[in-house]
Amino acid sequence: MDFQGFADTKLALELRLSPTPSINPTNHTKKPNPGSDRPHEPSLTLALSGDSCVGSSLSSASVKRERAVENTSGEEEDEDGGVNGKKKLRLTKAQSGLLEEAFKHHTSLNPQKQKQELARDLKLRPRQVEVWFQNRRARTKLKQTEVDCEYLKKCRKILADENKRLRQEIQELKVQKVSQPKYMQQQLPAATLTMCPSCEQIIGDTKTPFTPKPYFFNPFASSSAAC
DNA sequence: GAACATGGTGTCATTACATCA
DNA sequence: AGTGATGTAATGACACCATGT
Repeated sequence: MDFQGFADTKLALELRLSPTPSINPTNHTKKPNPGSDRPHEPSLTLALSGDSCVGSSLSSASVKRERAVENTSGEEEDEDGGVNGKKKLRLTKAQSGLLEEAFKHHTSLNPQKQKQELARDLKLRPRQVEVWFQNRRARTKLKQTEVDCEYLKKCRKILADENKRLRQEIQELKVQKVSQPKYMQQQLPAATLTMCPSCEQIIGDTKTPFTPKPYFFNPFASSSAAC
């Protein structure tokens, strides 16, 4: 697995996981989530009418209007069910394929024109195309979240292993130190030797003791370049 | 230029239906 | 045939932005 591409991803995920109050399942009111509405999420990350549809949108008022119009004039949509029933049409393979293709090129239908054209080509209502894109974006995001989750799990494991290894190393060094002859211990006071954690060089100057820089272990860095 | 209304588009949570094991 | 799980189309609420008045 290539972890290189996760740099942005990880950051974004961390931001998401930050303790912002996210979901209130009981309260349907929207939480203040500034910026979440805009497409700022890194692709890491891992949103969807005829004459009546011209100018359609998800704005409550306009959507209601749109639906009202559809209900009064949209009988032709019900090739498989009741007029106002919740009959859900299943998109054909061809329709889905075409939508997928469009989605590859742009995940949003920026101008109305695109939506209208797609709807015409697919013999769907623009609203349906719009909804499809919304759901598709949601699916993409969900998938990406799963990927991020896996990545973080791997990170966690690697860090745990590294932590274990370092603890072991410390233990060994302690044992070594105890087993050293007394005269050697006196000759080389431990305080005078410091190892740079980045370059692993011994610094033996007692007057200017090595002050370690904050050191963060990067499990995926090929080599540490801190020094 | 500020305030407001309106329209368009997005996300999010949820519902409801279709399909499959 | 009945059923639970899963996938997904559709809905509703709300936020933000652009534009017109």
